[in-house]
Amino acid sequence: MIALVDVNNFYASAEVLFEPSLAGKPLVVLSNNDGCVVARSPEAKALGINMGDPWFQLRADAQRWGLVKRSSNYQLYADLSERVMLLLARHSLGQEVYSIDECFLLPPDGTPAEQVRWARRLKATVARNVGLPVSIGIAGSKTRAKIATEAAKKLPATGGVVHWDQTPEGYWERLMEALPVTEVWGIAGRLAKRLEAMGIATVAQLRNADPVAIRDRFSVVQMRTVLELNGFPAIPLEDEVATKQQILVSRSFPDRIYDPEVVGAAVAEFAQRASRRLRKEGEVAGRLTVFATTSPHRPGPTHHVSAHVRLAVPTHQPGPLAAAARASLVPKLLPGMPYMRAGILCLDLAPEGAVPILPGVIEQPAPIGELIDAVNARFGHRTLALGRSGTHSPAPWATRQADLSPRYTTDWDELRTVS
DNA sequence: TCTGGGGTCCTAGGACCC
DNA sequence: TCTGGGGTCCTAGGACCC
Repeated sequence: MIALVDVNNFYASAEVLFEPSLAGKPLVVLSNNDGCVVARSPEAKALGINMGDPWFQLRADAQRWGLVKRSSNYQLYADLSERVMLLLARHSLGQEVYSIDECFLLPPDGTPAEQVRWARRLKATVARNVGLPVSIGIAGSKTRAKIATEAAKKLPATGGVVHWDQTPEGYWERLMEALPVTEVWGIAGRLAKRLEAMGIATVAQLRNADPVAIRDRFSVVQMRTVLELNGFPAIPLEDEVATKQQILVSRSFPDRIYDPEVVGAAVAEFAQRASRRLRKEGEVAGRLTVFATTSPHRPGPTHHVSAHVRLAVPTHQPGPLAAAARASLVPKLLPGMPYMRAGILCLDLAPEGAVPILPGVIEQPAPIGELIDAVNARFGHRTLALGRSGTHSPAPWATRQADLSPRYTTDWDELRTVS
């Protein structure tokens, strides 16, 4: 059996945890630049607010609704996530952390009733030790566990825990006949459209489909989904933490940037962030893709530029990464175009030291990444940065976060105080 | 005026090999 | 009219996830 644990409305719950007066109010957490909704409290969901709704469309009604917004506070969420995940790992036989707010667990062997008791204890422990509400679904496959967790979330009578093998006779049959196929993990709009053309519109119809026919028409991924819906585990628990295959740092700008040199400075800074993440993973990048793009939402000419660079020496040092990113992108940009987003993608990652370098052929970059990090850790973020990326203050690409909550758990200066 | 960021996996097709 | 068979590696693009 596999259990799925999911934090309810994670970002919204995290905000409420340190600001209890928000409890019971409609609350949304917004994406970078306060652009659109990425998390909603139950009260906000009840107002009909959807994931991805742009804030500027909600603003007019916000006051009338008493709707509260918060900018996303990833430092806080990442720290709380780590606490939840560590706690869950300690109380299970295996764990796969699937996202910031979800993980699959291997429950202890036992009857369904025993596993339900285990799950209820787990839920209570997270509530007591971290303070966040979770829902838990247990089933014979990951895809079924996903469905069970949704049921646990939507039906208060379950107390937030649902076991596939401990429900009334015919329960899943009725549910799967009622649910549209897009409720299945791994089936979204495009696939749903093609499935519908084959007469498959509900979860039950997909479950009844011939797995091989599905593989031939789609791919093995969708075949696995069919098997999983039938209770055969086809997607194993990934117990080991996989090393990353790519590292992406990209941002939308709060206002359009028309000057190629400024876009270049932005990607140089993104390269420094990428350098930090690479070093944290103990990896070097052998290839970069650097890109910038205009807004897809507004009419007028658009420009999507990308440059691909193969590095002579795979590295994780900020200097060569930033230099390569800037040099490859800036000449391709058109002065006067309204660029709204840029980024750097690091590819061909390999463990540091795994790629032999011919001695004397190319000089190794100075290991200044660690030095920059140490200075910034001691004297504050962006005290020290490379070249041009450091000369804009505040940087024109810095994200807008009008309603950012304090970093309650990761900064000594922002601890919650009690009077 | 205003619309996120960071990932994964799979397949098709081209280039190349013997 | 007719034009081998089998394989690898790489990249681009499509689909999905939260």
